[in-house]
Amino acid sequence: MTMQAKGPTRGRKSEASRAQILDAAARLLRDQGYGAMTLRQIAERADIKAGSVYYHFASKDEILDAVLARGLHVVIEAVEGRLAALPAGAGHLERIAAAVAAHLEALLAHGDYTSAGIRTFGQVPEASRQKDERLREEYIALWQHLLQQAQAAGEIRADLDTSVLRALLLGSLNWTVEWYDPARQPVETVATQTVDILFRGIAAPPMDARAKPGAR
Amino acid sequence: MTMQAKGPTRGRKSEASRAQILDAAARLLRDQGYGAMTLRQIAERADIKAGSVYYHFASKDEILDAVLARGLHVVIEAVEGRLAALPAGAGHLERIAAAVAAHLEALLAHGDYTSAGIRTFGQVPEASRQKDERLREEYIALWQHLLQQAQAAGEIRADLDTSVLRALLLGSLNWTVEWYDPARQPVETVATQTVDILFRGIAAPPMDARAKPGAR
DNA sequence: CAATTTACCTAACTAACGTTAGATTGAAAA
DNA sequence: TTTTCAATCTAACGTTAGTTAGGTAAATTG
Repeated sequence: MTMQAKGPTRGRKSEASRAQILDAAARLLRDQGYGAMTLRQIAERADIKAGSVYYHFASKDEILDAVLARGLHVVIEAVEGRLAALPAGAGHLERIAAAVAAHLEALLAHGDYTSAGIRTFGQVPEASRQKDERLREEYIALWQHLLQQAQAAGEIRADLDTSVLRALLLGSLNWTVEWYDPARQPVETVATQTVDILFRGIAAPPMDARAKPGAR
Repeated sequence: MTMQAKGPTRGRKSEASRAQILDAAARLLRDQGYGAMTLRQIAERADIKAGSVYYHFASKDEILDAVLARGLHVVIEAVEGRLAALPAGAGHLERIAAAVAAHLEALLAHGDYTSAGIRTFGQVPEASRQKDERLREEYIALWQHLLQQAQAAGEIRADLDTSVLRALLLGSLNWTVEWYDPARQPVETVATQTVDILFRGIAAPPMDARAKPGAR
């Protein structure tokens, strides 16, 4: 009577299997897409038989939903956490730089889940897509505010359309899952260069501005 | 005897059906991914029966290859054509701007084919992926040269890693297929803004630089 | 120890897949 | 008119998909 009624008692073994199933599904989803990912493949990688998957999940779609939700959550929490940890007096550009770094780091650290979501969003059944649409919209709104406030404060140029800017920026960030190779450079380097290009642009400064060094 | 031996005579009807099959396949590939795209769906949209598809293509993979190749070709040819049409004395930044615009315009004008390739590259069978890998590599090399020469000429900053820059740039361009809405703004506007942000960055110029107007 | 429950397996079902062989149609060629 | 052939259909083949029902070993509970 000490234990409350909260459904079947799931032990540590179950959690481990569940994790293995999700890991396998995330990888397969990333590499093959939703339609080509089979429960038998998932089961094989999780070291169980296909039928046993249904002890942990009610359907293939439920596995999909879990993978997508985790890929989204991990990035959102990283960015929100990083922003919250910033000193109160942080400038707007500083906040944007922190958000870029956090987004990139979370994205590439949990590559299978995040890139599964990025690649297959748009190819997934309507029902699954709508499930975390609100979360996704909130995340987009977060970036939108970040940019708008920076613009209102005069820290980014007034002539930019922040909607287009946000889309371009998030695009270049999300696309890193397609080319980033941890053996070539640490994530931090990519983040630093991205912010640098984003803030200052790629064009070399004109001659007369180049003479005075160390403006920073 | 007036006709040479060159296999079965394919008429206009056949070409029309072939085009319908490819259009349907491109859209389905984009929306569902390779594994979920079925020949019966393709056939239905092309207004024929599933078995008849095999009169035009030997296999599902062959359809896939045709869609992917077309998506790639259309972009490459647009960019190379635009660059070739540039006056001989065009500056490096001017060349980059032209390439960005051409890439974006081709990408978004042939949305189904290009975004099918972008979304499903990496989820497609090895054999199909390798088929136009050389073309893809050549296209990447084109951009790499474009950026490197601009850097060598001193038109883009010397402290940038052109490999990372190229990846980030192509990422933000390719991602436009996920968010671009022709009802909101013309492609040219997006291209212009992308180039503007790319060259000058988003940060507002410092106060002392803002006084002198019309530096261009 | 007996009873229960967890976590899995086995074996099967139906549905749908890519693919194929053999008719069938309609228009052009002879 | 007869022949021919491009273009399609019909009907099926073997395979594999997601899913389910019923069984089982091991651990937990009483």
